[in-house]
Amino acid sequence: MSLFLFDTLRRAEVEFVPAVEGRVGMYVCGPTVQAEPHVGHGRAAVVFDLLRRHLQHSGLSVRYVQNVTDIDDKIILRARREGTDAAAVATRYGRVFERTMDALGVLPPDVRPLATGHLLEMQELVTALIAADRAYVVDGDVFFRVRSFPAYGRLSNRRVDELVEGEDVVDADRKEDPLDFALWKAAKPGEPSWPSPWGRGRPGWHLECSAMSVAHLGAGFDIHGGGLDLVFPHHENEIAQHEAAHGTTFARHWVHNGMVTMGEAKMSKSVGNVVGLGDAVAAVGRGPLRLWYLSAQHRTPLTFDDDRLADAGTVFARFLTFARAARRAAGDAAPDGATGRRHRDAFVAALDDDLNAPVAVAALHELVADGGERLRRPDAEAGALADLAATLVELADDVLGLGVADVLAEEAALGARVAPLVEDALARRTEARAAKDFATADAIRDRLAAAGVVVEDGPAGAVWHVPARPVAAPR
RNA sequence: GGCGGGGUGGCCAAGUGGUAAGGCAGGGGACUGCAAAUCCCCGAUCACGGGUUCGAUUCCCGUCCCCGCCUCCA
Repeated sequence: MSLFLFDTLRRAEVEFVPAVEGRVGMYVCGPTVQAEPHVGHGRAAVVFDLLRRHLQHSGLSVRYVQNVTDIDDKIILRARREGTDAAAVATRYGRVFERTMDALGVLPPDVRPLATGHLLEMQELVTALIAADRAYVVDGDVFFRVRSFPAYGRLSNRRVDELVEGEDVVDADRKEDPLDFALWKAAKPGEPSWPSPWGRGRPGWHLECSAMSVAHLGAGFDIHGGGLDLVFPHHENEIAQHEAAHGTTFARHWVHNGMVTMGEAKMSKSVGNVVGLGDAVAAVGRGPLRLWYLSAQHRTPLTFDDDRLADAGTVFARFLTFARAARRAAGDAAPDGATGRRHRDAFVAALDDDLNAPVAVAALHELVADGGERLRRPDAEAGALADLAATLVELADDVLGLGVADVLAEEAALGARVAPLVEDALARRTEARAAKDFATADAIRDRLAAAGVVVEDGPAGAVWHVPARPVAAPR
């Protein structure tokens, strides 16, 4: 394969070559488990799931690490409000996150490290930074000395001297410089804390990712991913923490996804315009929701609205309809192994070009159009149709994660349960049609429709299926 | 103010120095008893103004507008 990916650090599309041939280590910033995930979180999940699936589909072995921030200010705050403790809050929302990711069809990470499970690694990193004079201790707090690290600002293209210092700098009185950030926070009364060389306390947020990514992937791992809003200061700080301590490259390739907007503004909890990810999956389904996520290139903003979701639902229905029809027409013929090839090539080429999902989806549309044209020909070759159906399902499911095969299987199961009744009704309808008694024929079809059975007449007689769910969101 | 992204047919969205993929919606037609599915046909000169060029939507300059980051955030 020759995948070209935009690298935030180099600000250019560059060929992705793993450090170790055939193996890829990727780390993606995960959730702070303090509330239910929203649609914005789903985008990052789907973008990096797509990258992972594409790499795997290309024959690479991927080790995917996604952390869970299970201790931080917001978690503590929430626990306090609910009269429980931080660990309980983190556990609860951690499970919600996992369940929601499953529903979205996101492959689980190989390792899901917890911040609270890596305090020693984090403390080692802080110790190294203090030893290198890149960090200093103030009454149990430890701060990173930003101006001591010349490369600071390289990722986000910012010059340290031009960083605007906000009005309300946290701990301004204790820092040497307002730009410095906390590596370790001294315990405050009533807060969870852990012992450390600097007294009881807890880790600063940026610290965990530097420590856990390297702990599980090794320094200089291949791909570091996250939302564009994490570039500064989070990822900038991650780099500073690792490179100032060790002098070695932290991550080789930085990939960032664009934000989800509600039209007027970014979807974000602090703005208060969030839609729950679990609700969205339940409302439109995994396939349509993922197609919506994939309807724009991964770095551009994406608008969440009903019309676009409905469009995505229509696209998903089109893929389903073709796969269903092509499988039926192909019978048990074996795929010819050739007909789908040019569509697969176009699809793969699109993803190799900086994960161009809209073009990859367009390749699937070309495949369906090709198949639709064959389908209406009486002499269509079964092997060709079988190949197109198999190719579509493979690409849509293995790479895009849409779940076409699952939906078709669900339909088949539903259909099997009512098959005797439906076949019986259709036999009567066929008789009625033969007798030109269309009133009766239509009444039978209407009754089946009311029961959720879709009947379609064709040259070879009627075919039917039971849709697993409404095929498109209402407009 | 600094940094970054963007303005392409009714809507969404790719893309390229040589006159613009794909989808949705819409219109017309084929097929059908009707419907569904499918197929065929129909629409943009690419925010605006300059410049470079044989030629620019694609390169450069300027203008307008939108969005993100600069504090927690996928």
